[in-house]
Amino acid sequence: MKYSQATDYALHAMLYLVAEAPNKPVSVQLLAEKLGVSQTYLSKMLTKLVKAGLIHSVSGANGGYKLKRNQDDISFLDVIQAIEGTTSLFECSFHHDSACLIQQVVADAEQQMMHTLKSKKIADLVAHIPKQPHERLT
Amino acid sequence: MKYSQATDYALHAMLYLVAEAPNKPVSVQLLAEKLGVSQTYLSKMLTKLVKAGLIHSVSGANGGYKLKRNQDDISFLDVIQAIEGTTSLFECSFHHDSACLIQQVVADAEQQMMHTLKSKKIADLVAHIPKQPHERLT
DNA sequence: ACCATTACAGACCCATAATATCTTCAATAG
DNA sequence: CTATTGAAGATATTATGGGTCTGTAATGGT
Repeated sequence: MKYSQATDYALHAMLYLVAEAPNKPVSVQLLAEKLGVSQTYLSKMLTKLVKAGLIHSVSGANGGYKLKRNQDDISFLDVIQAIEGTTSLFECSFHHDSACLIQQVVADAEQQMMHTLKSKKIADLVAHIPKQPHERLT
Repeated sequence: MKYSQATDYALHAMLYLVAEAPNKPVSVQLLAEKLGVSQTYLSKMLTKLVKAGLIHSVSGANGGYKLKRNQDDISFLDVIQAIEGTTSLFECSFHHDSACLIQQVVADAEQQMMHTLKSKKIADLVAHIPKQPHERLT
């Protein structure tokens, strides 16, 4: 049970966008190059981030991806849920007459993790990064 | 990203063992019947629980599975890790020169969930269950 | 008006893991 | 000795993840 690698890509791509925060959009090609992954696959993740409303896409020449205005409010949870979905970690498959106690316990624990991931913003990491070489961001 | 159904089976099986806590071992057949799942598949989960040291098996006629002496100290985390393994939820696949900041954040959040799951014992649920019909335990 | 660039959508492929069954073997109570 | 029961391994089936390829639509530059 692990988060998919796609989430890894998405988080790092978002960190790049937040850290570099250029006005002009960043193309998939450039992002894929910086991260060292394939363009086509990364583009799927970015499309998911667009649909989740975290970033904004510009088609056509000189197009690419930009952050939305909420900039500093994008949390880890936002990105993770955009890729992994929002279904809960554990779902009881048995037929109970009342709610499953086991599920309640696990769901409660998951809630705590989600709370942490929600309070932690991508932008929080930027401060810790020396503003020079791009390689450190990948 | 979800816990496997196998974890669901294992947790419910453990709850049954803890709640009914009989001195004589419980056979896979009975457990599978109570849970409404196949014997053969459930038996694999039970074997994992044995290897994790949570329960004890008795071969031969009138055999089955018993709890180990630690009875009340079996946590949700114990069971989940016995089935899912102990690899961490998130592992950065990129090449950083120093530790990945993203990974640190997610790992920290995961730790909080694990802490909750570790403090919560299977036996904690038993008190809430009326001591009569077995069906409520499934 | 045309063309190069770019995001987007869908079909498709492959490897791995999850779910589940069957068969065989080993242990053991009676 | 025999019926019962857990352990282990082989196999089959499906789902999911990871990834490519192709075509389409949008758009800026010339």
